[in-house]
Amino acid sequence: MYIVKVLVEHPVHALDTTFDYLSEKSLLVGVRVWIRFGYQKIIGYVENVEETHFSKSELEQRAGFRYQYILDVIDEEPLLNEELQTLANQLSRMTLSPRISCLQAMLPTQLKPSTHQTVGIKTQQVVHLVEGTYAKTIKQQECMAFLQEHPDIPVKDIPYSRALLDNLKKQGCIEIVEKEVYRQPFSIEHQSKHIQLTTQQQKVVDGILAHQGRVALLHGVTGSGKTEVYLALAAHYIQQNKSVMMLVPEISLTPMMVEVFRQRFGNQVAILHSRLSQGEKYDEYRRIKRQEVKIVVGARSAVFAPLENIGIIILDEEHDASYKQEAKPRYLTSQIAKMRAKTHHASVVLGSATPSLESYARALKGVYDLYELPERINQKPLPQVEIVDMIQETRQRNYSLFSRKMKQSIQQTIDKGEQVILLLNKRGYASYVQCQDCGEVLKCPHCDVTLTDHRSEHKLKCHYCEYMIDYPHVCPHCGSTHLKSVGYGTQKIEEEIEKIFCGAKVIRYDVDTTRQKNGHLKLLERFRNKEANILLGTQMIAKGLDFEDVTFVGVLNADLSLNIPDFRASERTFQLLCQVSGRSGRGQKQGHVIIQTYNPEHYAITCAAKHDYIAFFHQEMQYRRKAKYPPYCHMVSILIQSPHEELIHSVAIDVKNYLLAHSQQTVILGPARSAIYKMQDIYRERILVKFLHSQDIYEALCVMNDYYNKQQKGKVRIVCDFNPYSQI
DNA sequence: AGCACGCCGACT
DNA sequence: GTCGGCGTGCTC
Repeated sequence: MYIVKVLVEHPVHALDTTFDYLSEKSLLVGVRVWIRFGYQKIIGYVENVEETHFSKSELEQRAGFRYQYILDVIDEEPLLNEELQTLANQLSRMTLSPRISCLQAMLPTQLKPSTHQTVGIKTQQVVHLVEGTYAKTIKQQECMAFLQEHPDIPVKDIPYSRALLDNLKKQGCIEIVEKEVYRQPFSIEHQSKHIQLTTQQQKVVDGILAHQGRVALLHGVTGSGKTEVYLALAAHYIQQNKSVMMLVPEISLTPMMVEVFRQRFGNQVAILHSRLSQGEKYDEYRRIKRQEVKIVVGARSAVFAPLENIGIIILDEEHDASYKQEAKPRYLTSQIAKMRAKTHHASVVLGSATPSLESYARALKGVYDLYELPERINQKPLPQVEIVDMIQETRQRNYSLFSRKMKQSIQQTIDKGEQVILLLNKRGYASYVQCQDCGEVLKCPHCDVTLTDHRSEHKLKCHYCEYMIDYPHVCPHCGSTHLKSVGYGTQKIEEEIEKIFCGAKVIRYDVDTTRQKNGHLKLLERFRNKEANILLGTQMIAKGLDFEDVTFVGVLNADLSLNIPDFRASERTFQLLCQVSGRSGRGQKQGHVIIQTYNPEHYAITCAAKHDYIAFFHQEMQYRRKAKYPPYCHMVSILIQSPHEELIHSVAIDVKNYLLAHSQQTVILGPARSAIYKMQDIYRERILVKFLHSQDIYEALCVMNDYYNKQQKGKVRIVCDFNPYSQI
């Protein structure tokens, strides 16, 4: 008899303990099992197995509760190897998340310890030849010869009749077997052409290879050929029979990297990202697990890929916010990458044109090795950037969204037959509905946000919960019929642009138009085919797009991201502007950029216009030092949530007082109402803690987390977020 | 989480 | 009388 300690599938803090079950036979740690849990039949994850010589009733007497037996074992093999099991536990501790939620985050949907499974292994019939047998007829011999030349061909693809095959099978010449197939998410055209590196690139590669086990920060301007460096590094480790992890942000928006690695390394590459179907993800995961691939290219969660013998982990665009997971467990991918690299004695490469302040500061301090690629690979100059002061425009009575310069440049570009990319920062484009008589703005009854006008569906929607209503005919407050949509929607601008500019054809690229599967790729393809000459979009267009004929990029409002109350606002703005500028002039022709702003003197904008990362870095570091923000300290955000408004503030103060009394050398800000105070009928306040050493605050946070999330369940809950990236 | 139990007000 | 709202407690 064995006592099996099991984690249940519900990722809540209250259930973050193991439950004991009995099993007649021994089990491996890390397999999934079916169990009875109260009144439900659910999946559990085995965390420990211990043999016992006591009987069930003896055990029950000692324990004081009734045991249940394991109902069924799901996996033959543990899902995670020892390294990843240990990592799951560390992850749980460092993010204060339930262990099961860590396991779920690390595994593809199909293998998660959770009851909803849909896709499984896909098989197809293939023919195997039997040795030492002879075909009777000419037709049969022909067929056998064909099969010999095409081993493992699926039955349905054989150009001979079913009857012929049946006869061959009866004679024992062939046998038909079920073979697992992998869904092939991309077509492979393997071409392993040798890449010629520039001297500078070669220097970087040599340097990184010479310092195995270190973290390298690769700072290279857009177009400096970081990708070639990654490929060369990958090729080196593959040759050494080690595996390679290539991480990219939001892979679906940057299909380029996938393509490049596929082309270079063929089916040695597995792709993991959110836009794959569940079945495809599952297949790719199994290929990695069985060590059929040497390289994994993927987004954030791919950092948990079950690769063995890792030689190098590369994070491209390391500053990108999508490397931070904003759900439990709230981890930062680079941190996990460094942990895995340590166990594998692997190197880490962080690459970016605009490194995060934290990383660059660490590089200057010598914690990371710094490599620079300051020049574009073909010596092409960076695009020319102009700043337009919108205050001046308003003074001269131009109230349009477009400055005169912007209008002129767009028109000129169109006239030359070239293409334009226009960036409209996200927050500006949501439009809300207001009553023209009483001023009432329609809001979500469950969240502190205005409802957004989705004109095409004649609905108003809340972006934070499921709430949706038909477009109202009358104002719910005064009954007036004068309701009006306010704010610039991308749709509205789209219409306006086609009116203002002659010959303008716009493709709108935002969450609404790219929602369907491969919607974004279709739109980009249309743009590439010149079906439109203006691509209008939100920040999504800033990343990785490469269109030869785009010679002009316009930023309609650079300030929106600057005015967000977040200490990273300047950094984000700078990164966004640099990125979007880089979309201009990628082909032969010189690129041109105009940035419209109400803060033309702001260093985030002036430095971006000059493509001067170093100047921006030093200015921003001064601000961070004065205001004591990372990298001069670490931060943790504590969100206090409760459906009871009367409770929340006093509890938040209690939390703060406890932290004040039980931590050293910390600065505690708040509690303050969160940017969206009520969300889905839950009130939210936030405390920010700045600290230097995590041991000064960690214990106290554990206590608070346990108390509110386990003991005091229901009334008030808290969420701790180390390295917070969003303040919503 | 998901379910039962138990305690209160409303209503055929 | 009893139907059903939700607050509380438990699951090996």
